[in-house]
Amino acid sequence: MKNKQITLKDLAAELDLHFTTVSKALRDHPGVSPKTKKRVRKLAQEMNYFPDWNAQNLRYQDSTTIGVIVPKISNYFFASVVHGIEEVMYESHYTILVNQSNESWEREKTNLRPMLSRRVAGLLIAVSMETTDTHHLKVFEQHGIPIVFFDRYLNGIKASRIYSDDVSGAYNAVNYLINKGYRKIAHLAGPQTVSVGQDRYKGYKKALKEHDIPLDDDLIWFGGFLEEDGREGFQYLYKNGDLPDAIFAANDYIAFGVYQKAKKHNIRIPEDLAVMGYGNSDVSQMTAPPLSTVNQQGIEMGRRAANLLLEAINSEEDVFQSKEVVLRTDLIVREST
Amino acid sequence: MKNKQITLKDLAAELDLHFTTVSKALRDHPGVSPKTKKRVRKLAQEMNYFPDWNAQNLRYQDSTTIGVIVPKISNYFFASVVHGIEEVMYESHYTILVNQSNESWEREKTNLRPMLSRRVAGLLIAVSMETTDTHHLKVFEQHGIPIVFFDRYLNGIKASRIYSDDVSGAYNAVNYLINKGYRKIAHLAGPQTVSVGQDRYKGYKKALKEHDIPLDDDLIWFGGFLEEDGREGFQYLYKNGDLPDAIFAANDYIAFGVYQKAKKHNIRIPEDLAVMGYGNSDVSQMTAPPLSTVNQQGIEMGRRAANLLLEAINSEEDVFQSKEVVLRTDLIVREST
DNA sequence: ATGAAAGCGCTAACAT
DNA sequence: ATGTTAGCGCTTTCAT
Repeated sequence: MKNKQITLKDLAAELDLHFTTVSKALRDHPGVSPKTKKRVRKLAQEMNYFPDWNAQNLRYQDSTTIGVIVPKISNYFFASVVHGIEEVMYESHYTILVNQSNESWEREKTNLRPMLSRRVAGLLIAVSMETTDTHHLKVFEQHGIPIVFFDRYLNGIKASRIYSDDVSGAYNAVNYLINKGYRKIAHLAGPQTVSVGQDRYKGYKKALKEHDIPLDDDLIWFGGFLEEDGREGFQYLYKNGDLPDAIFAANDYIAFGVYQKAKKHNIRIPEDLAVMGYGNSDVSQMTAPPLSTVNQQGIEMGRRAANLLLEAINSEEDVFQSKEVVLRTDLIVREST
Repeated sequence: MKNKQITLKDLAAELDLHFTTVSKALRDHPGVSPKTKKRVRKLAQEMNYFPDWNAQNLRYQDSTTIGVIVPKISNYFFASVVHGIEEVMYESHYTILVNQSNESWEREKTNLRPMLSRRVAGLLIAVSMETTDTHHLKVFEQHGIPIVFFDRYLNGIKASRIYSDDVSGAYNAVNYLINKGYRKIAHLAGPQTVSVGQDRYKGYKKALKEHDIPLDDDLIWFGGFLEEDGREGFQYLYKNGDLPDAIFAANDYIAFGVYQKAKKHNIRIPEDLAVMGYGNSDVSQMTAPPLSTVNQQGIEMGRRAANLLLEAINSEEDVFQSKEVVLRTDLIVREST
């Protein structure tokens, strides 16, 4: 399909003016007569003229585009974060490029290319599960393009980061279980390659330790963040002989997988088995029984991540002062525990 | 923060070459010696050179950016569609700009501006609830930029569209209820300004009519698409005196609102009240009881919408042949009916 | 008040 | 094999 764009010259030809005069008129330059300005603006409106941002950017050398990379946009939490990001960036007249890494390092890396080429002013990224180092992100540092990590972060690069206090979130969750009388508490842990996986595991261990409950490796299962991981994890614990009193799942999806299997095996929640999730996905209050979980503020995280990035972009300093924001989590007790 | 970009000239200076030679070397032009090519590529790698896409685009006059507008990205269905879009566009080396309209016409309109300025090659849009005409979209037609409507569509503009067959989806759902013996079936309808709201209402009416069940206006409530609409709708029916046998909600979120209220009033689902949702959100299988609903293929819709757009973009025709794709829906019977 | 010229980074046609 | 020139659309500085 042919794409015919309207340029300053088109307007100028129509009005018998030089195109630079048209440019000035449109940007309300002093040295243009009010009458001309009016004529120009009228025609621009009529012909639906929009300045070519590519050309403008080429001139100005300043970008109003920012890149966003999430593992998976259809994940409720990440969708919420993007929601928050979009909101703030919209207000600030930035446009966002969105890509998914699909939890693949390869793809994450590939996604950076068009962003770099488009000269994004900054990058907001929740790294993939496979990403363990910051090698591919060094380019940004080198080119002076600020990065903000959200949810999951990496060390080894100067970048702001925002994440939930998952250690204490997990700690509170497990602590609650212990205080409720559960003793044999299993953990279906997320991947230990990402900070959130590690931190939730840490919180779990911390709570047990504080109550002098010995760590039992048989009660810990490492997997991914999906429902099927929950099903597998359950299966692992189930085959192990006797089920635990309670399961602390590294996220809600895992917990839902446990729900499915429990139902199949006629195990009642919470009577036979308590289940604690993590994330407070919009689903969690609707489940049978409603899932106890830890609330993470997705939209809020997005908003604040966006603001962190804007701060960095607008910073006058040559060496960017990276910040760290830790969001509080809230334990949400429902009927599964 | 200062953003220092590396250009062809930087490379050229370093190598004592003319910058055009560097350009040729990088794009593997025949008339450059292999040795030079090697030197150039090596340095480009080292200095992390990325061609400025703004400049390239200015030259080529062809864009590889497409715009996507959804009402709300944190809505599961729309997030899924975006997921599908991103997948296809990634394969085709397109980059996507994502914006939310927040169901506001004003904001939808405002979002178009940067997209137009960035010379997007096409637009994928699910219009806001407030959007009733295509006035603001005419610019695209005028500039030869193809549009594809997904989920919700508008008439009055030449554009491809893809949506679920909601009339028959709703029809099947209500038909099922009737065959199950329910007779007093209420409908918590979505906004009648959007096609999906209309079509689901149509399907409802059609099913009743076919079974000679008279339409009872007291059983129909018009609201939005949110949980709170479900709560309000329930309240309306509840106050109306006697509850219906069944409720057909225009989407799952509305159904969840009904769940909440029903629980509060100790009304059992489905014994006292059957509930049918729409959308098969990831939540719906987890609820208590699992929600009967109509499956819409979000990711698939995104994929196909993206392909429709690519087709239009790559079409040789001057006048674009718009297409219409209707996606089949599937009734998913769970335990709420 | 308006126009001309230069230049942003890049590519392609045309010299050398 | 390498360099020169022009031009994509735009803005800004400097003439007229």
